[in-house]
Amino acid sequence: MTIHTVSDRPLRADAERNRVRILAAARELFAARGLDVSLDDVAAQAGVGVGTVYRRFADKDALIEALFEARIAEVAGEARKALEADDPWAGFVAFMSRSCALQAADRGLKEALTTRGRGRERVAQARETIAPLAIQLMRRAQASGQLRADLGPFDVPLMQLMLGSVADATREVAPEYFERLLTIVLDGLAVRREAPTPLPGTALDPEQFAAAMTRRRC
Amino acid sequence: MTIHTVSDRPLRADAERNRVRILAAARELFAARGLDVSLDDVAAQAGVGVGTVYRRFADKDALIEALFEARIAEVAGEARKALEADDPWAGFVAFMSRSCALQAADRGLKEALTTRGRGRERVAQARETIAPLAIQLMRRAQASGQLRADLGPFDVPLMQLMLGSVADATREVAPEYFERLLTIVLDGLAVRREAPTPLPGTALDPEQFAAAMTRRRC
DNA sequence: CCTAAACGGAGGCGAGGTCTCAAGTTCCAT
DNA sequence: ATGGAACTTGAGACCTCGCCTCCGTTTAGG
Repeated sequence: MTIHTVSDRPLRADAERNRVRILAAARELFAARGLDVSLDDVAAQAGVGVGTVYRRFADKDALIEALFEARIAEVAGEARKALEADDPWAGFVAFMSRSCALQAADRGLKEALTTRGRGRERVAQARETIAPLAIQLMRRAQASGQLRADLGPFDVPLMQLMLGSVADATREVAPEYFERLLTIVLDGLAVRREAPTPLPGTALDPEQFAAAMTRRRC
Repeated sequence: MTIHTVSDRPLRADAERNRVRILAAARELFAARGLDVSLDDVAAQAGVGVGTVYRRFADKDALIEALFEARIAEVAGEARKALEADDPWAGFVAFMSRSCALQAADRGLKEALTTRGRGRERVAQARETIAPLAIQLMRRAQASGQLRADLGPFDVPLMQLMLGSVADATREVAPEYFERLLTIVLDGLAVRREAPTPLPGTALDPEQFAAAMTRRRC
């Protein structure tokens, strides 16, 4: 039951090769099917026995943490980059857009960001570094008179939750669909605008719609 | 294993009393905790043995159908009522608002509307009567020049899914919160508007926010 | 070539649900 | 009042499904 965390001495060559395979398999499966995939599935995808997975990672949470801590830091990075934009509104829009895109591309990331339970500790902590940055982005855009002033700090994460759920439903069928609804939301957030911003992409066709609604689990 | 559907001859007095109790208990539990509550829980809440539940309803799906067919028809009713409004935009807004409110008040209804699997057949069918009505509402509001013209037919149900997920997260903590985000979305849908519509209600406070994010399951 | 390290995957375990059944109880038509 | 059909019960059979362990076997590499 000895788990070799980082600095324990280099792994044997085959062990290291398998560790990498496991991580890759987990990344792929979590992205496509969410954090609920079983470790048996991950092991199978990695071409390895379950036992091998448990030799490397104490339990499922440890594996999730190993994968998503960095991934969530990436979202935080997007926020910091957005704070450097010259135009506060453009920065805010960029952050909303990028963070939704990341969620649309990776179901596991979406779940790590919006639900508790799975992938505890470090991920939760990392996630909480995003909040202050998002709030700062919001305040800046409000101060410049471009973002509606009555928006509160906690409205932002809920908008992300909301758009994330659309991204979730349409990910497999039309991965960029969420941008349409994001455009609508942003138009609703702008203080002043003449005509509606044209919706990007195309609406779903009947089959895509049916597929999006059918494939949902939760 | 004989299941007495409607016209089988009146139930015995005690049996009828229990049937009503079961339905009431199921309604309450589904509304509060979603369609995943176990029938054991429903039976307990009804003050009845599980066996009694299975005497009345072939299986869980039958119970769900019995409850939600009517409930979904109610949503369709709101759509029809909205079609009679003089102002097309007002009608569209009313429908969006009412249907979100119903979803916010009843988690089971939200699940019946937005996911497949549980509560199959008749519910799915009933749901599909809503779509054409929603589309009609949309077309009418577009024709009057008040709703953005580039909205497609299937954008509407996805907006409902999206707002429903917020309603879901905040239901227990601030049941009317979703109206804020609905207001934003509607502002984004309007062709012309001067200032942003003031957001109704209040933003979440930190505890409410934490609770909303923590309690999520899916 | 020898040994510590790593591997595999059947299966133990527990949670959590659906549904059944045999034994006891209640209603109500006669 | 009474006989018997209808009804009730809830323990538990049974299933699914995921996490994780265990130990006989294989393998890297000094």
